[in-house]
Amino acid sequence: MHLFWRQGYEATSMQNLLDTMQLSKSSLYQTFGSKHDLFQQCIQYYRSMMTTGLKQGLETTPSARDFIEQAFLSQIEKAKNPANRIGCLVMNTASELAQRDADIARLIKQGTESFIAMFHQAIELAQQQGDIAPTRDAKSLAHFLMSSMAGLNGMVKAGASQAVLHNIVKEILRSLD
Amino acid sequence: MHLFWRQGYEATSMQNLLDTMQLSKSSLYQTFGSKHDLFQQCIQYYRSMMTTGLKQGLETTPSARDFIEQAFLSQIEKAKNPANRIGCLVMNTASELAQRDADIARLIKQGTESFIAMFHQAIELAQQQGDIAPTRDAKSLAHFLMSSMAGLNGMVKAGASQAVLHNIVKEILRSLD
DNA sequence: TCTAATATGGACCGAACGGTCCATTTTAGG
DNA sequence: CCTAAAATGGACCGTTCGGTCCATATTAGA
Repeated sequence: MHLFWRQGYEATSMQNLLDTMQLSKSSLYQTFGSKHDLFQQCIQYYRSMMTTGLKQGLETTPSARDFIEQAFLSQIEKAKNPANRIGCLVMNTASELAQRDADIARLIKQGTESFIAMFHQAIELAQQQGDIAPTRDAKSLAHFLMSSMAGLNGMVKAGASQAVLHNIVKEILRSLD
Repeated sequence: MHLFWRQGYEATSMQNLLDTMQLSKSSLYQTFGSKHDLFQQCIQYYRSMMTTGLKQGLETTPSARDFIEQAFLSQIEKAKNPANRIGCLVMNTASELAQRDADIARLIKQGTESFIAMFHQAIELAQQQGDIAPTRDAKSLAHFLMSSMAGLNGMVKAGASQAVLHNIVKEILRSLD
């Protein structure tokens, strides 16, 4: 999964996978079917990994708004290490494959909807906690935050400086006021 | 350029390029050097094409804020046609290659900086015209709009519905208030 | 018209691609 | 211990990859 995440689908060769997984070719094909099948399983695993992680984070953070802010600020922190400038597997794949692979497109759709649902939940919670105005449309804000996170990850990959990233997050979080 | 734009670098084969350009292999190599060289020239051409187009648009639009709003709204309109869901060549390339190709990374950096400069100019103009509060940090807003545009393009590629895209743009434009 | 430079088609290159197959080894249940 | 099932290494497959090379065809200047 990390190989696909870092390098993308096409740029990751079977040999690359075999070396990293320390598996023989026959084992990999017998266990996962094909490169394409394996990739799909990686995306599903990534999605479940992220959603359970985020769900836990949201439950353990007292303030839902803090949780949202932390989600963005942690991206900046992560980006300090070049090895972590790998974006999001779902959005990376959307960029690379979604327009020419219907199976992948379906998984991407599920992935983004899961993430949007997490944001939505956090926003509604923050509204209950009085940290986001109840007049704001939670659905609309959730879509916006999803897009903003995608954009932020894109800027990280494009090599934006820490100063630029901080500006971006500052303006994103400002729009929650 | 459109092939690379639509399919990405790796997914575009030399044969693919030869067929589309209606050129023989020897001609292409003699004229453009290599696939990698050709790709770099495409990125530079894309950048100059976009910046001159945007510059013209900004000069001919009476309200700079309208120009900015139109830039985002036109993305939604374009996304109605699946054939146009190809994002931005610069950001696509940032996602695919920037982390493992220093030459490309440099071009990407130049590209994003050009786009940010366009946004910056538009914002300052809108501030002069009284359509954006002069208290807002133009640089910061420009970085935010660049990231927002990248995110919006990402969501388009991920297959977001028109309703979702409208929500996103609504919130982006709201943050100019 | 002759000639020198340029453009072109196509054969060819080694390497890497994803994928299949089978003989052998390892594992586990009775 | 025996046997059946599962895991494994590695040879092998056809195809495609980006790139080179050269003989031929086309062009343009003198």
